[in-house]
Amino acid sequence: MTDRLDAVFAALADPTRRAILAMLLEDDMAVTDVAEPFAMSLAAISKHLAVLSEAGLISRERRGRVIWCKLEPEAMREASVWMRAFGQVDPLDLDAFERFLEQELAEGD
Amino acid sequence: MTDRLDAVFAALADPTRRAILAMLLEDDMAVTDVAEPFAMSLAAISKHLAVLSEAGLISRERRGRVIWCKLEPEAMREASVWMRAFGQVDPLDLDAFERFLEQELAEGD
DNA sequence: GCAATCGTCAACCGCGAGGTTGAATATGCA
DNA sequence: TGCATATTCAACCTCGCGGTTGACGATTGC
Repeated sequence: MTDRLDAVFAALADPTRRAILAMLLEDDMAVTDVAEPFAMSLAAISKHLAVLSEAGLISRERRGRVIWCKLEPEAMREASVWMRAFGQVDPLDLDAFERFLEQELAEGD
Repeated sequence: MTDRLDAVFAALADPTRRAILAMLLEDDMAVTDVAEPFAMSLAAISKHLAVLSEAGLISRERRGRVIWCKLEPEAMREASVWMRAFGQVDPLDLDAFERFLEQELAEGD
């Protein structure tokens, strides 16, 4: 259980990986398309996707030549519950959050 | 903003640091007392506390010879809000969470 | 003033994370 | 069959993390 929290928090600690998750929030994507906005090699993105996958945050499914990446938001639940024990989370402000996500995307490289 | 998320998630990725936070959830503690249950040097704990402090998750205040560590739960808010965008967080199950925390404490070394 | 206590600093070590490049693998298409 | 496309693998490099130990600085109490 501790291991799983380790993996999830460690995966979320990298801004590239958070940006990838935000992209996948909108739609499933092929690896090549995930990599496109980033200023790094495809192999590097492939490794990031492996980290996310091992943390359970995404799944990958091959369809023909293409591997489709899909968000698995359930994996965040345990970590989110853990954090909420600290109790001071204000009610969700959706507008603030959307600005947030956009900035994540913009800064994602 | 990205930097702050980096720092918070990275700080939370270490089980020793999560155990420290859980201890501080109950009460403020001196550095020496924080270190006591762990099988590592005081210097190592001191570094962990510095990481938590730089992430804003705790504050440290010197009173005499003793430095008191205090949880700053507000720092988790940004990260928690980020996670909640992924939407699948079930309603908080407090019993499950308490079992969770106890296990964190038990496994903390 | 001096010794003891509390905590950090500095130097070091080993290891894994995050990146690169180039070759290998899997699949689709002509 | 053979070439192009999609993705991973393998080897390598660098850097920072998490730990150690020993010296140092701050504070208290005798």
